[in-house]
Amino acid sequence: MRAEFQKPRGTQDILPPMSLKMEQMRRIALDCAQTFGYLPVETPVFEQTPVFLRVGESTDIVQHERYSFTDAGGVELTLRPEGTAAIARAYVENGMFNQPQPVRMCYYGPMFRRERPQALRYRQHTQFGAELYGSVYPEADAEVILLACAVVERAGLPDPMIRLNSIGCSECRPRYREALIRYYHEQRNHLCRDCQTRLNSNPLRLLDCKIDVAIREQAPDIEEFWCEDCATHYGKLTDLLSASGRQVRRDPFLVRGLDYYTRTVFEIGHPSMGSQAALFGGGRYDGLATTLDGPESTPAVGFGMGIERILSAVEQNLGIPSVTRIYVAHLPGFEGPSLLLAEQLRREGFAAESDLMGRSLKAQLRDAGRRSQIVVFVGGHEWEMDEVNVKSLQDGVQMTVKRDQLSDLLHQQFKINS
RNA sequence: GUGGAUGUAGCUCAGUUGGUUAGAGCACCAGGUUGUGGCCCUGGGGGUCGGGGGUUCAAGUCCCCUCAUUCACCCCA
Repeated sequence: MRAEFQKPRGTQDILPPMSLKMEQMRRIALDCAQTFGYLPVETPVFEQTPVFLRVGESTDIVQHERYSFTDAGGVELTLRPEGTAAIARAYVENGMFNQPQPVRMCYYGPMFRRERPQALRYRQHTQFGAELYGSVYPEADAEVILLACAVVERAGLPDPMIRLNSIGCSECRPRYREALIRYYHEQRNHLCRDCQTRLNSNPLRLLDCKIDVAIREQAPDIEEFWCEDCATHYGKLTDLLSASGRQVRRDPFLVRGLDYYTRTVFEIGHPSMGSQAALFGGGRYDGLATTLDGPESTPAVGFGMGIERILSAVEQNLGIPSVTRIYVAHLPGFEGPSLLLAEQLRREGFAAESDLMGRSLKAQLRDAGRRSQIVVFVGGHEWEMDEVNVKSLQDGVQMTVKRDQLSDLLHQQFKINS
């Protein structure tokens, strides 16, 4: 293992069969989204840096974890750390607020954050997400969350668990924030070092701390501070989700790391992963598009889901579509005809390949055994009579057919769908 | 950014108190006679022991640095 060139830290080469599972996961997510009417949108993998700065000044992922560079023209650019800001920018820039609302979109692609790598935490990771623009109603939140659950289920994790909270709106959150600061201020001598700084920088995150759990138990609950609209919104949302048969639980300590959220925040987890483990999450961000010079009121809800993470939870039971592969083996001197027969089969829609390594027939069979299910033999006296032998590697059954009946035989005898 | 662990063939790992040409299993390749796999047998290729420096007559084995991986924080997907 003396690779002179190695991949950048925190990145990964995704090889088969993992690459196939990734591909399958992508299909599941995108298909599922489309059944909900969420159509794929692709944005650049990099944006002008201010797009991200504007959206999350106090979040770590834009503060310390940016992959930024200045291009030859002096423009400040940043590799996207998440999808929501870019979609918001695209929504505004393309005047999508003039389309019939709501606008349902989804995205899938690589995201970049310069953090310390760890299992299931990479500097480049893949994220799938959905965004719903234009609706302020709790039904919108519900739809997005149901989509999130549907994707998880379709991927093979039954009964996802929804953890839900509302962090209020511009009217009620400041009041809560004050109360929270007041409470924690009294306790400040008992707080861990991180929490002492959080007290000033991002008080809501105090609730997230895993050390000072005892202190937060006594902390004021935002529920008591919700304004009427927020309370109604949250109430309707929980009712809808419960009525849909989903497992929902309020988590008063759930606040999420990005600071553009308003009202609804949620995380999807799974009972099998322990109560803490969240697979991914999302929420509502009614002010986001406006921040990027969008119209005054542009409500939005969405979620982002890390593909590598969800895949690790689902990998074993994720089936990948199987194809019956045909191996065209050749007798000595028939390499050419063998390649051409494979090509003919492919044109007829089969998955076929031939030997490119100059192997002996015996070696070809061995090779076929690990990559194919069917072998077609090219050469010998059969070939002179326009015939080929076809052998199933599963049961060893072999038969001879006229070449022009090969594809019929493959279809009928061997039940291969091309 | 902080703290801990690890790094020997493609993979999983052995390598005694530092001592001659660094091993195994799996995988890969070729044979076991003349046109057919999966088992078995035989043989083969493949490692500057992550990289660099140091100690020593001598280092895969000790020390330092570095890179990478991994775990726990931070944060998050």
